[in-house]
Amino acid sequence: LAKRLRKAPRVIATELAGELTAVLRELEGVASVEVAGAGYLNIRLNRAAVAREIAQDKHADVGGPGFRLVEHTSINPNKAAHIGHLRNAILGDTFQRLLRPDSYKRGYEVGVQNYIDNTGVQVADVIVGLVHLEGKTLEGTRELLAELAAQGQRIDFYCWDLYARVSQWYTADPAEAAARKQLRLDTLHALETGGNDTAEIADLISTAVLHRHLETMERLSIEYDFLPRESEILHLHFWDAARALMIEKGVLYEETEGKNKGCMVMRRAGSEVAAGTTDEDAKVIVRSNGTVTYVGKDIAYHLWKFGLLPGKDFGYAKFHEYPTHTCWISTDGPSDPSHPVFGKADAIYNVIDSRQNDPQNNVVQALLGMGFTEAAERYTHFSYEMVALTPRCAIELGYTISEEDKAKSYIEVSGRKGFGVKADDLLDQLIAAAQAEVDTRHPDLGDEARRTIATQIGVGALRYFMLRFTRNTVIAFDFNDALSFEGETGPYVQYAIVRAANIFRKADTTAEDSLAAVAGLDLSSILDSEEGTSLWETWLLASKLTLMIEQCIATAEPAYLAKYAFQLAQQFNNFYHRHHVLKETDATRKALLLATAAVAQREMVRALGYLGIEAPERM
RNA sequence: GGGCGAGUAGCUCAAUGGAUAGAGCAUCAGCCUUCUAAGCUGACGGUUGCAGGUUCGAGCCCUGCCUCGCUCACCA
Repeated sequence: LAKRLRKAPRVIATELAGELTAVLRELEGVASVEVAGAGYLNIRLNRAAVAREIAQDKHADVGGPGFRLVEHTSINPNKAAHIGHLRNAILGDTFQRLLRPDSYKRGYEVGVQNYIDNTGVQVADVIVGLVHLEGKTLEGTRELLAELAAQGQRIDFYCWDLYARVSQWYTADPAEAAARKQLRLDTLHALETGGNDTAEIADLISTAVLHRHLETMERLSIEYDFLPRESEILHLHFWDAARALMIEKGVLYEETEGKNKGCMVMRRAGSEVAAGTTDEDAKVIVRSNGTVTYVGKDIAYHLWKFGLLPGKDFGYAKFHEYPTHTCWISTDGPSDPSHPVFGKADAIYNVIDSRQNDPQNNVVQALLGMGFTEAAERYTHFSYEMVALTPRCAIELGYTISEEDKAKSYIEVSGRKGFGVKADDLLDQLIAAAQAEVDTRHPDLGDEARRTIATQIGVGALRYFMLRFTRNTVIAFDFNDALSFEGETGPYVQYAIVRAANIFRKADTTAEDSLAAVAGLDLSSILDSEEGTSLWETWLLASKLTLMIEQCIATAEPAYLAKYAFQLAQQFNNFYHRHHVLKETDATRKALLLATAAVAQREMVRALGYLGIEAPERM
């Protein structure tokens, strides 16, 4: 009705406003409704009545049935995770927290997967470096891994450097370039075929690096349910089933003429081909040498995700234990019969950066072409822009950059040049900065307690930083911004929560008791007054968390929740400054102030929980 | 050249077609004997890239133009 009111011509709008006013007046908690102009109604609520409901936590249900699947993009298990991976993992993890039924009665069943691209060129490059630059055999690789572990060195950091080194090595000597590129192709081929020393070395390395990735992400409270590997998609012949299905449905056909002669191709969306000519614009799915492209593998994988790939499933093995659940990995060996069901999703969110918009569209196109329109509709590319470095940040890190790059607002990171910021290094810096602050503020606390707080603050700063930007904003990374604990940051919200906790401790009460006390009080005289309006605004804002979550899910945009958490903290700090709770002498007034702090704190803690950020005991 | 995205305060970013375009940072001026200042208050800062159009109303929608980024392989 409100929408119609806005769109309607004036004469009708007046009638609609009357209609809407009548409806609103019937609602519980609505004190008065007045027409305030075209498209506006002034609604006054019965503040005391609504506040009681909020205190009793009668928030709306969100969500519904269904199995959602959030997939994080492939992190190639060939080197350390960097800030780009952090944005991906934090966005995906936060979104799946919103979908899960943890705090709300009706949530979604969610499975979080992380695709492991363990047969691609990136892994191949590291293996080339290991074998041809470092002279490692299979046995030598085992020794290397043992040696690094004994010295407390990290394999993913080792590979970070090696990968940059081998990338330069390919082209360093023009006379050798062709031979070295061939070496790379041979290695890639050996990985795809499997059953040889090269593939075994790659498996050792990528498994070791994968364990490190899970550890890095676990530092940020990010967990996975299943790790499907590309090697299994190949070895279990997912593609054969997909290929048969695509041919049957008529989306895949053999090209007999033109530049794609001898390939199996798929028509692109919107391309029109005149009769009797070849589709030069078609997407190649199977190369003329018979091997399948990435897009083909991706289509097969997504058919499996939706449970549309007949007769094919992964083998499953336990890979990593979290405190509350197991992370499984795919295997082409014997499958552990105790594995949960993965795939068969009703809806999919693919958390992949915006550079993959085109490839993602190919998958949707294939689904549509095969008549799986419902699957195509419930396939969401949760797209986000990359994390780049500011030129100043690049210089700080010791990289030499061109004059042209210096003029830009940001520079894309490059693993091939070893140009970027490692996730663990950044987190270490954040925690160290927080630790220094906590040490000076709380010398009385024990080492363990201070370390815990510093970690919570560091993680809070990092997760909030990655979430405060909307998805289609390129993050120009800068240490000054990321290391800040003031202003619009995670620690700002954490600090507001700690302040509230301090009130309850000093007042010798709890937030729960403060909220329960509201039931027996007459709050209307204070809340309805001019003076009570600022208090009321805190209550109103605090009651909007579920609305925010619904909006975040509908738009697939976690940034709104981050913004909300900050605004609520701002509102609370305002309240904190304006009303000195402990000095209040009037009993009713003090009870209301305590309850206001309690309701704000409750919702701030919840909001941060959804953002994957903990509230420290002290700060 | 095609596709996608962006252009808003000195900087980094917000803003369902709706009321006076908001935050943070930076700068300047204040506030710690207080529920710890990781905080609060105030000031400064805007022709929302340009030009038209639609609308009662446009940062947002439409058309054209300018600038920047990403992308467009039988790579992955």
